[in-house]
Amino acid sequence: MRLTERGGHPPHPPTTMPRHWLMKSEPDECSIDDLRDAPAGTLPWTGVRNYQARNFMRDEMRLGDDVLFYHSSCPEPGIAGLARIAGGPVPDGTQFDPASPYHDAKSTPDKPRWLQIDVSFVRKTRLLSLAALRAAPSLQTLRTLQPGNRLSITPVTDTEWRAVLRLLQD
DNA sequence: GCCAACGTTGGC
DNA sequence: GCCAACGTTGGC
Repeated sequence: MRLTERGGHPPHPPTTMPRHWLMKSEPDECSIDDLRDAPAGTLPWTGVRNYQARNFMRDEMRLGDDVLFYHSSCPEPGIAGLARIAGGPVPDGTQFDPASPYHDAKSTPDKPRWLQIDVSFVRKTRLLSLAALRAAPSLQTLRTLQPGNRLSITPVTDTEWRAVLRLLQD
């Protein structure tokens, strides 16, 4: 699909620089290996049921944006790889599926409530653990490290992005 | 609009 | 499994 074909919202102005995001996934459900092994290394990011996270997809995420792929709710939480936004947003199909754990009876195809985007594998990294992230002076501002933060999608500043890449080189 | 009850997240 | 933090729901 082309971004200009999305219903309901005007197209975003083109941007020169990709933005950066951190996206959490439970490796039991979808790990960085699962993403790598998916057809064309691409999977739809479904099941987001938080309005703030949805609004990031709807209003701010762009094709080509960089993604820190974070493993959560697992023995070794942390950044496990890099990915990229590869499509969308489009209505999240799981909301209309009564058999899906993400089914939302209050959402209709006429007025879909939830969105999905496509995420493409870029590369695996060594695991940059949550403890290592917390220990890095350059990452104290990282949104996902702030107390009480539970968002599955959070913006990452250019400075934070570069700091993560640098840590991954060590 | 208030707010108590409930559900979810996610590290530990 | 525990529990703190936070979002959502729904009665009033």
